[in-house]
Amino acid sequence: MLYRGEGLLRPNQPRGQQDKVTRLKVRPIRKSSISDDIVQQIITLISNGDLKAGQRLPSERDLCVKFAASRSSLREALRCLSIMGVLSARPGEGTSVAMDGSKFMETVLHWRMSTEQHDIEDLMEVRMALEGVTAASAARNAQPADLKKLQDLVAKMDESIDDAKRFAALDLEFHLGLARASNNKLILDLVSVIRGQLERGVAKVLQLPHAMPLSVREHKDILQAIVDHDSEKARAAMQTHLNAAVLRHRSAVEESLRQDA
Amino acid sequence: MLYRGEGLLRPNQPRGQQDKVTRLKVRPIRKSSISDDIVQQIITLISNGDLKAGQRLPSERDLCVKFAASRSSLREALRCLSIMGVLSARPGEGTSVAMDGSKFMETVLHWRMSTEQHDIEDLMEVRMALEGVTAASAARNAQPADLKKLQDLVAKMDESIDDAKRFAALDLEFHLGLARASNNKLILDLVSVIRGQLERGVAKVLQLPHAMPLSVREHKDILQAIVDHDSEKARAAMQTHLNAAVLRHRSAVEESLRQDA
DNA sequence: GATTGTCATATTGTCATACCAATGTCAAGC
DNA sequence: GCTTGACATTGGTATGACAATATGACAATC
Repeated sequence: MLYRGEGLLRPNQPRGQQDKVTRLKVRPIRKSSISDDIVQQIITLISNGDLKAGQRLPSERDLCVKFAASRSSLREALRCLSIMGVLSARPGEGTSVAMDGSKFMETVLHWRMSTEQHDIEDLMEVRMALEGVTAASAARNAQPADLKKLQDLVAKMDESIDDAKRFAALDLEFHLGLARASNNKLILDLVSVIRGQLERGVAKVLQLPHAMPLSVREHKDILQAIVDHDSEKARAAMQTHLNAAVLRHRSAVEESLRQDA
Repeated sequence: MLYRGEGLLRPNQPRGQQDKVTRLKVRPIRKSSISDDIVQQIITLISNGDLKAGQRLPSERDLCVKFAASRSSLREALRCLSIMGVLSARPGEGTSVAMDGSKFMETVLHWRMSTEQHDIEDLMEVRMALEGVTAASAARNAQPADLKKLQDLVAKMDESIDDAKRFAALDLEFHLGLARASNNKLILDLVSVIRGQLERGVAKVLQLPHAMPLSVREHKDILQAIVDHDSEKARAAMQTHLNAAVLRHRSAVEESLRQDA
């Protein structure tokens, strides 16, 4: 990637020559860096099963020899994989393939949402789509033990309408519980990360009068639909709940704007 | 991350001492690595808007001074961000914030799929949820120009039922077009990335007899609902389409199993 | 006058080396 | 037996050097 495609075509060149060059259809030179290459190789090894979760890699000094690269370049690759949560490294202990791949997705979505400004309403829209699925799925598959746990959570929420922090924690547990029950790890990843991004807003919304009692009511509706094994009703109840949450969020924003003015 | 919390409590220590230590309530030392820290800082800078897309960063030597870190540590951070596609670095030119954030999600999901086996059906479930939203949204908001484009695409698909590769490209454009029209960047990200992961499978499925004609039929149904501005029907048609695609995929898998046997 | 070659300079990419810090091992000592 | 401490191994950090690449200025060439 040392030359850019655009480099061949200067915008101020006369039209005729530009077309000539365009017709040549040369492909830009791309030279991947060593660390890039090492990263790809390691990913491939994991993908092939040559490296399994928890397995230890050779020491950095040994890997230098195997890859025929300097320790700097090798480390840039390993550090990248460590930071992203694919590998896990400790002094004295060595480097190994991370056991929990979800940390990776977490990091990634966190970055993505940080570097790209995603609207809160965008996030909520995705939540509505995904959690509609989790609620419906729970209504179809929930076992008595699952139902008991959800009922406990809602009961505790009912007791916590004077403790916003505790309420938020219970609310989170409720939604993640449903996502977990969906048996779809990608959904669980996405829901938990999006929820993490919304965390600050949640606390603010709960400050609104009646927010928590209303929220309890909505959660009870979702739960009832799940108990009744009515998946369509569960989906609808979840979407009603999240929709109401969006509206509450708007009110909270307006409220804080009024206070600023 | 040089100390682990567990390090204070050895599992083979006698019970009494364990309790003593537990009562001490010391907080575990957490020392994040320098490169980790730098990465976080840069992400935050981008998040805050202090660093905008395309903007150049100071040179590595300058950054060393600002961060008060060695070039090794700094480079490990920059390299990580480069490999992930957040930054873009060239010798002689410098390092800048990447213009195209989508490369990032691409890399990431590629890794994720490589290191963790995600069920194709999990991906399709998420697609159904998200693309249900995009179809409904398109039915509500599509302008005449958008409709024309979608109609063109479906028409071309109809002409390409003997060219699986072209067909797949048109199909992709159709779905991404809807996602783009949803005006929800997160949905666009997720849909395009998931679709990218499914790409191989798509080609295989289209080899099945009648797969492409059926697919055209389903796309026409979606399009018709959008033209009619019937969002519920559009959502249903999209889900029917993706559901059918899942079933076709299963057939394709069974087919290839039969051939192996 | 336009193209081409050359050089100085700034920058990232790579390498080698040294030292620090955390951990595991194991023998010595109580 | 348990602790203690020396030692080796390993990842983490720092530094200096050189190579490879991009850019602009300027001379050389046609």
